[in-house]
Amino acid sequence: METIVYSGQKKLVVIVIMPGVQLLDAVGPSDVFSYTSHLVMSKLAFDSGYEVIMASATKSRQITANSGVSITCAITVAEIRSPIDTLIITGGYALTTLAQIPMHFFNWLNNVYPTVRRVASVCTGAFALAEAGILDNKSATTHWDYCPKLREEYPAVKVSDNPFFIRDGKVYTSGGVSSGMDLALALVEEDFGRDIALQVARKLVLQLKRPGNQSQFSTLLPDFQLKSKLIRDLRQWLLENIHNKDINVGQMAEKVNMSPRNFARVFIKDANLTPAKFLEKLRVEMARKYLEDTHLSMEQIAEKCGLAGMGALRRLFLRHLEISPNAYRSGFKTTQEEVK
DNA sequence: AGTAAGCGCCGCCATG
DNA sequence: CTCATGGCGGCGCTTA
Repeated sequence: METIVYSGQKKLVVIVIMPGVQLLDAVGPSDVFSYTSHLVMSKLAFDSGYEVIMASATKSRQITANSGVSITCAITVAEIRSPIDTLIITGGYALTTLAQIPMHFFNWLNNVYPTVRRVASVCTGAFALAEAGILDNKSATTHWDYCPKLREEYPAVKVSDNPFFIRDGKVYTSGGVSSGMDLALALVEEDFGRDIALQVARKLVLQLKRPGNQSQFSTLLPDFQLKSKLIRDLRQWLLENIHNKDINVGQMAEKVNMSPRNFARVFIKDANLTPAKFLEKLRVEMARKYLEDTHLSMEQIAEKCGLAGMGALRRLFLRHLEISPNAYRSGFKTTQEEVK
């Protein structure tokens, strides 16, 4: 077995592929890191950026994906010799029972964990982290359907229903499939800053048209589009209180100790968007996540997103995405869900 | 369908 | 003089 050649300056990103992987979990983040690398190599230094490899969690490099496609990884995890910078654990709907994953993988994960700079899970990849004990006493999330299961089986994990992603120390966990890319973009932002992350998002967004063909990826409102820390904090606060339908611009202004008038001006300058419009977009994005990742009813989703009811949700969707919430959701059914 | 109420936004002007 | 801030009033959009 040969070991991989690793140039040294580049950060090694290892994407761990599980049996039954949802391919998008792996390919999405992979493309984000690869394209970032391509970008910074030409902009910054030839040897900057990432080295991205996919590694199988099993003894064999051959993995059968959830969709039945067979893929061959560059390496198995046990064969990795170079220090890992970023470790990404992918998921898949088949991963909810860990039966297909060999025990030696969890041992490996445990051993390597202290040496990596950061570790992230996509979707049900969180189960692998939990099994290895890495999530004990940490906040985490996973694909929405499996949050209750994670909560039940690993009581030491502080499970959240946040459909985006959560960071706790050097451990990141993300929700549904599309959140994996959001997470990857956030990691890129940590390393290379807002501008690079934004460029990568723009580039990849073009390739990811979504139903409604109006708006594309859910990257209209990540941190890296906001320049001032003040407004980034405000965004965080809004996300945490998105279920509250009584939030108004006055309260937002109060939150950052500004007069409403001045707040609006400052906000627009930063976000290129008025405060109320921004909040509205946040609500739409949140609703999209819930539609994509959960089976909650329209009423429940409206509730979680701080909307007056399913009528409001529907109007908002038609206005923003030119598609009804129901139609939007049916465009996201996976093969798994259709079987149910 | 038409109206009334509420809210957000912005231009304008004043202040520091 | 400018630049940042803030108050006021009217206009327009959304909702009930």
